[in-house]
Amino acid sequence: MPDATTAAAEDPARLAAWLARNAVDSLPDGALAGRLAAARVQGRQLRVKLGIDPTAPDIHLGHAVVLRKLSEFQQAGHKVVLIIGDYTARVGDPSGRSELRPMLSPEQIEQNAATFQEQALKILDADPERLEVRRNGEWLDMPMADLLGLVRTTTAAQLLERDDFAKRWSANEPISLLELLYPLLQAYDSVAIDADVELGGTDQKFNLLLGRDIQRAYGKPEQAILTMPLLAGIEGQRKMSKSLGNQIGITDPPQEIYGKTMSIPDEAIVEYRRLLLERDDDPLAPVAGGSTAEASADAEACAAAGAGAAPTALAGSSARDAKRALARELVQWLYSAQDADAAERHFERVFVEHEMPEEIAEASFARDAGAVHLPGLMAAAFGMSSSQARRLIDQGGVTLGEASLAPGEYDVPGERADGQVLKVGKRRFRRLRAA
RNA sequence: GGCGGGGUUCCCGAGCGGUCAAAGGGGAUGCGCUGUAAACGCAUUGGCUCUGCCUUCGGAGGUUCGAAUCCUCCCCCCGCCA
Repeated sequence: MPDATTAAAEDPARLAAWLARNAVDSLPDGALAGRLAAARVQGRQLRVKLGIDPTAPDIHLGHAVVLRKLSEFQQAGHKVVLIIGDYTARVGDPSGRSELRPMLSPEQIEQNAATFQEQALKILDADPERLEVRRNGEWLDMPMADLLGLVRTTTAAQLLERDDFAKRWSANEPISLLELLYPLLQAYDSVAIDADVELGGTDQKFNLLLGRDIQRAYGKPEQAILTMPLLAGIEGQRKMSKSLGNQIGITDPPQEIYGKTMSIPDEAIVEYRRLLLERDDDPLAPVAGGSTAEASADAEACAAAGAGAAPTALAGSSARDAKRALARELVQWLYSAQDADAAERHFERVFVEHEMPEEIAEASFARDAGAVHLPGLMAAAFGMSSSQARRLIDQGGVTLGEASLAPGEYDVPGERADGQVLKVGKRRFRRLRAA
């Protein structure tokens, strides 16, 4: 991969093609190559912009897709300008959603901004030559006169063209002025930092393009834009997002990353590999020759059924392996090979062999109380309500030691509980200790 | 400003004086199956000191033995008119 960069760097058109290889849009046609060529002639770096609003405290793999792309620009010698949208976070971008975001407190935003920046450095090169981090509060906290100047560049009709606005408009759903303002503010960021290129997810296409219009209105060169596919969340349906609760955080513990990856639908494997690991091949596609040896019992059954059925069965057995390899590589990428090994061992042990994990957190109970009241303990240990805990027990989802608890078995004698492992559902464990 | 339609449990959405913690669907969770996949089946899905009690149906009052359901005022959303 690094070779591709160096080789392509000689030729702006090739470099542009390489940078855009897994993007959805590179607009306008030839703009990226043009910018790369100009930068080369002028002997300067391109300023490549990404704005992230710190509305949630953590960066997940969905962000990582775009961050990886940014780092490619860094590798090619250009400068990434990461904009922490501390000010736009107060507005809330409605992109792709149909309702207003809740307003965040300045303190919350500040805190999120700090962790965002820190986590982004897990993927980006922190070298000041290659990275500039800015807060858009620096320039968006502008006088009314300036805001009016910005607002006059654009008409309501232009803004209402944006897909999600258009939908809501025709469905008679409310659109806040604040939301309409958002694209303008984001666009102004491009003016403020003199962006040559701006990246974003496909849901950002409108905003990115508007950046060009606003730059033009301010007499600045227009940025090229690059949109990246949206990574699906772990349920494989909707885009990965913290508010949908379907995310894999880049600072999730290795076991979590491994486990969550194993729960994605098979269909998502290819996309995850492509966007996160730079693998363009499809591990599930039937390969000419070679892989037949791996197919064991299943393949025999299918051989009888005819050639047409074979790929399905092959996929059945190899999908699991492909997913394991993916999970492994993700952990290795974000942590280390050792952590990947450990995560895999843990997964093997807990979910395949149904053994206890090697390390289990403890939960203590009062020795002198006589009996342990499990609902209360579970509520404290796992952040659930004691009613939920009771339901889980009633449904046979809770195991103490070897035996699963019977419905209504909420209180257990201290001596039976002490030292035993309480297993709640498939993956929550606590070793009970009298104290 | 006027007229009309709305605000229900995580989401959508029924309910329109008691049998309502509130149909149905989605999502989520647990169990079975299994590859922590998909599909499928069953169950659960406000809280608690849990055979009962408490709190919920935009907010505050009121009528009633009894209200998500009726009345009054207020807040918010949508449409039409201005």
